[in-house]
Amino acid sequence: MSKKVSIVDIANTLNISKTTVSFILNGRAQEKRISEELVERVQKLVKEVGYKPNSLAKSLRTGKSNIIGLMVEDISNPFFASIARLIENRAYENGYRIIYCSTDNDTERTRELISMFRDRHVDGYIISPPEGIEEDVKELLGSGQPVVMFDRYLQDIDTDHVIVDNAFSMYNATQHLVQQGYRNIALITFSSAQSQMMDRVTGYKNALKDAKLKPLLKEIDFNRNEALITEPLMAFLKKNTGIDAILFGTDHIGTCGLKVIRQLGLKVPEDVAVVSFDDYDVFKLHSPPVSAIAQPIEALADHVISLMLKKLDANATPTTQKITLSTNLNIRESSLQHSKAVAE
Amino acid sequence: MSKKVSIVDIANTLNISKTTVSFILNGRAQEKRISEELVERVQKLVKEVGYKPNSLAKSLRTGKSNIIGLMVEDISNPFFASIARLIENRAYENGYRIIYCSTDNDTERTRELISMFRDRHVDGYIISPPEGIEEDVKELLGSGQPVVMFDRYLQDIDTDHVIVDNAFSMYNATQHLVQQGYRNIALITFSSAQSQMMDRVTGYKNALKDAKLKPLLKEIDFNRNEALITEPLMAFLKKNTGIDAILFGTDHIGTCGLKVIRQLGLKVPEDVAVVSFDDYDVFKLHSPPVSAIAQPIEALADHVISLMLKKLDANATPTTQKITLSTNLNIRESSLQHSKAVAE
DNA sequence: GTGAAAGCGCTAACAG
DNA sequence: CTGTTAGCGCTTTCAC
Repeated sequence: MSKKVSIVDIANTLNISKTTVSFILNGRAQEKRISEELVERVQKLVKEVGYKPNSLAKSLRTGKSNIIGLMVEDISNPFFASIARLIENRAYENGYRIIYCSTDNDTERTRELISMFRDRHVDGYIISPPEGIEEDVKELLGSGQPVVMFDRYLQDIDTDHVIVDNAFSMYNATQHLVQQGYRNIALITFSSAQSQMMDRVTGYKNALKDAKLKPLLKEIDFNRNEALITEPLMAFLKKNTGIDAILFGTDHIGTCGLKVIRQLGLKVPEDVAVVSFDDYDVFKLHSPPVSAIAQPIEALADHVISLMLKKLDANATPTTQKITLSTNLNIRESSLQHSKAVAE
Repeated sequence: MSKKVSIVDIANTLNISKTTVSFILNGRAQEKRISEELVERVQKLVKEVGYKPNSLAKSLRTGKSNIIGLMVEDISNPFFASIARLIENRAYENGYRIIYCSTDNDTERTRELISMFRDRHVDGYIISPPEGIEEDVKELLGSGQPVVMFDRYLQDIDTDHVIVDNAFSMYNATQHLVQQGYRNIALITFSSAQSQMMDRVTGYKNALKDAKLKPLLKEIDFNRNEALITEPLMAFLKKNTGIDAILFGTDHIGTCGLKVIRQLGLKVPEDVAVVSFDDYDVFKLHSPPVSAIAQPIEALADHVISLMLKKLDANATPTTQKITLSTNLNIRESSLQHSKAVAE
């Protein structure tokens, strides 16, 4: 109805060839030594009729789309939502658009999504990969597609990635609890073979080993249904009454944990101290405020998109970079030793 | 490298024409009376070489993409993130993919995004529209594009939309505060000419008028930078010390509000009662738990995607539906009158 | 029953 | 400096 103007139309109206128009529109007028005057006439008409090149046809021809596919684990998770947002903005500023999707940590679905992105000729893939997706990523890499992973990485694959120092972060947080005098420190997290989770568990175990304390690890299956998280959590806490401090492996499980703690009527930190991975409003606003390991969200997003833009830049020398950022342990009342507790 | 197989390749390998292959692949073999045997040979080969039609070329030809564009105000906002997630899943189940983007309530950006979606030949548009986008939406509608709005709608445009009963919800929440004995009830919200905001303000004002109380409205400019929200908020609360109850217009402003209240050392609900629009973990976990107007997120998402699918179905009779859902006022301690306060 | 050929809108050799 | 032409990979009319 309105979107009918094509490059041919404007060429015809001006009685020139569409090639010329194409050159002008793609800024190659100088190079092709097209007369200033013609250039202006074309640009004027383009404005007038509101001509917009059909990017689908363009992509079909060039193989480029200026679109980057972003696959997060779950867009409704604050950590991923914030990162996605920042990446989207940075990409936008650089002339790229972002398409996001949630993988749900589902390998099959991720596979389909990758295939959809591929069909759509996205120029690059930013992925927080689920387990079991190695082969597909290898194939992507094999056909020269730019791939950047974040939050976690795949062991056997040599790709760019940006992650945080999960092991050290968790070591540090655990040590903090030890220093505050806690002795029965549990780690509650999602059962997962993903690198970030494994590293967090490792950090926790090492810290306890160094302190000559016994680890108490509870792994819960990931599920979108909150009740299926809170129930086992509740059972665990009821059973292990000796626990005096809990580390939560992610923001989501931390949130669920706080709900359970509240239901059980436990006092924080008097009955049980709490530290969670990831930091967000829920923890800051909680009473008492909850100590949390804050990931550097802005820096993460920045590095991810910079890496991608670099890979997308044909002139840049192809290298693969692995970036590890450090986190920040925000200590709040929830993990202070009771006797030393102070108002924030 | 691996994605090189085209319909021509498979036609050549089998020494038949690409037309035939196309027919078979699109399930028109019967109709075209192509021999069973040929059909099978083609399908076998397709499997073997892992041929996947290039959907870009397909879209270019057919104008269909099986992709729905979803534009939310801000994906990092829990309300929009949850809805996006639900819509994505429902679409996925129905063979559609979702591309999301954040508009940031920026008209110019939204315009670009719409244009990108259009270029990409998305089949439908789901939009939480910013102000000033009327013309663009009209144009979309004019060229027969399916559009469904949610969360708010544009006054002068007749499109399908699904919203909640903002005016009544806010009326109801205000009335609740009145009944609890509060007399100086402020509404703090984003300054916006969007329908949902205007309706919320209307509901608030009407309730106070009915109760013969004076409204106290504070509108804050929307900004992604949190400090630019908390500062004016802080100033407002410091100045108007008579306030005994506050309604917050959205989850985001509610969260900021709680931070400010905490900074000021005000007790909830003793010093000031609180009710917020939107309900999520921050409010549930807050001490005391914060009363909130919960939007029916699942139902919203369901209706939005159903409406869209119906519009996408060529056989369905074109109608425009306006759906208004009701909210749920979850009363918690933050808005109980001090003297009556009870543990939840 | 099957194939040739014309495009969808665009880019880029290659000629002039 | 500008135009001709050949595709990108697919669908679809129209002939055979």
